Amino acid sequence: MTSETHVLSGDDLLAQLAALDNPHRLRIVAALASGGRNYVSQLARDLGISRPLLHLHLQKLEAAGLVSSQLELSQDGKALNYFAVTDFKLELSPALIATAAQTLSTPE
Amino acid sequence: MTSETHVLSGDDLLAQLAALDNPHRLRIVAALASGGRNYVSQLARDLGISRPLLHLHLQKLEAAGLVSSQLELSQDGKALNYFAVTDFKLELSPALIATAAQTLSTPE
DNA sequence: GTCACATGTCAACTAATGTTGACACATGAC
DNA sequence: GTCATGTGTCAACATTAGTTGACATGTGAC
Repeated sequence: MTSETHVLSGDDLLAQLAALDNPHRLRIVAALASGGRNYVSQLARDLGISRPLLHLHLQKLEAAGLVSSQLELSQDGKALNYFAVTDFKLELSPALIATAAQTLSTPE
Repeated sequence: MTSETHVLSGDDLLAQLAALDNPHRLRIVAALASGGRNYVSQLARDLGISRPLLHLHLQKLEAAGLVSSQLELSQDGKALNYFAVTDFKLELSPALIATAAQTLSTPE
């Protein structure tokens, strides 16, 4: 195995920040962290938001690697898409940002 | 002295995330972290963005407590507004978010 | 006075994001 | 078959954020 620490690119950092910069998405992460894994419709009911909206937010969180999904079949045959939070750990400091900003791909 | 650690509110966390969720603002923090304090017009030239735009971004960063400003007079009498980065340190994890999300003030 | 530099602010436009409601599809229970 | 549950997607609208250019202010040097 490699002992190499994954170096966060500026774009990845930005994607993670963008994913967390939203009260709904903070609550989604919080709900999954506290209550454990859950499937979309149930989570929408728990949080009191519409399913399409939750779906889009989960999509953004998953694209940033902060949550993961797994499609399963319930005993009565329904397809349930379970989401769980990744145990990410992001150390945000001026030094880290200075490093990550060097690999930002924003032309102008 | 108190050994109390400052507890981050959900709204403060969200403000800091919102402040960093932008390529320009990441570059601003990076420039101040690497090159030290700087005043608005010079920083705008260094980064290649317009001064009004930089002003708005600095405003948002300062509101989140990530940078601080200090108005000074140059030797030839010009008023220079110097900005410096705060040495913030934000440990972003599911557990922290679960805690902070409890104090989010977003009604609906 | 004019010029060059610094500061900030404002309205107006563009671009990105969030949100909703309706749609289509599949399954088991009745 | 119908109903209730689950899945996803899409166009359309509402809201927010980003960006620009012009404006007003101040100073010292010439």
